[in-house]
Amino acid sequence: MDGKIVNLKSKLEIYKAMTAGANFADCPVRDVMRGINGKWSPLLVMALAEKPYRFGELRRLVPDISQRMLTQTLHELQRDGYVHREVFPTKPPSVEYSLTDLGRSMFHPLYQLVQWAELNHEAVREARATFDAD
Amino acid sequence: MDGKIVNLKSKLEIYKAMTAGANFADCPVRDVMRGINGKWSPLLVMALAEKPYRFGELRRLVPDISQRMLTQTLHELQRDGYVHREVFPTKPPSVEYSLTDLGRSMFHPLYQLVQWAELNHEAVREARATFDAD
DNA sequence: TGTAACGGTCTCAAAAAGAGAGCAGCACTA
DNA sequence: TAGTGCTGCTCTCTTTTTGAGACCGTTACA
Repeated sequence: MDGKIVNLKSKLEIYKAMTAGANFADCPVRDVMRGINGKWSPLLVMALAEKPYRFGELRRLVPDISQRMLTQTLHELQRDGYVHREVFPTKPPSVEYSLTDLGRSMFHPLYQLVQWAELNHEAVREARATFDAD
Repeated sequence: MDGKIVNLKSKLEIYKAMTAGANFADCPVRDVMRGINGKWSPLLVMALAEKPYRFGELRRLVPDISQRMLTQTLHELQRDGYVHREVFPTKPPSVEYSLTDLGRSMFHPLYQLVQWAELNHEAVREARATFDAD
């Protein structure tokens, strides 16, 4: 493995942290990763990293999310402390979602991963084509 | 947002890339993220980043994965080009899984995210406790 | 002869996600 | 003043995904 970037000892520690325990409650890393790892969570965090959005705006922005999953995912992100939800007493009331400091801090490594995906999607595409050809 | 680390222009580009198109086929970034984002994929990539493992070893290492999901996740990781599967003609045949170059390159940003989770799991725990208290 | 390990597949039940109707409150229009 | 639309949801129903666990053929070893 690449020792220049990743030190083996700490890597082993993380790896052990992820595999320790028989259930999620026993493994903090997997517990946190689970909240980040959802189908819609990264997308919404990426969107909110740009600027705060209202419920309806997010819905129009991500046309293929169901209202149910948008509500639910935002609720989970709020619970985990990544997203702040603010209700404005307009008529009808509008609700704005924004990233918290914790959310912005999590955005940085997430962004690295998304950037990797952007740079390497062609390689993944090719790998799939080669694999499916057999 | 933090302009020191993330340039707004490229961030907007990524964000647009993630929200473009009505389905996955139209959005390469989400398409790739989907393969990385599975419930078990990050865990298996972390494990294989340490060293190659055989099927049974992975099963013992991650006791709460079902055999079905282990087979399926490894198959998907192999299809996307992150994992190499090698069969040795022993009796009975043994199968070794290892990370490819693409897999190792993806491991780096993934590791950043896992590291973030390790450093911040206490903050997430607290956020949840506060949220649930209301 | 019987049992165990290897790396799976198959079936069935449970959980999660998607589609879409319904809802209460207010503003605006006809 | 009746109708329509916008807000941010929740509820129900159907489809997809995941989980639990039995089964499988081959081979080694007791």
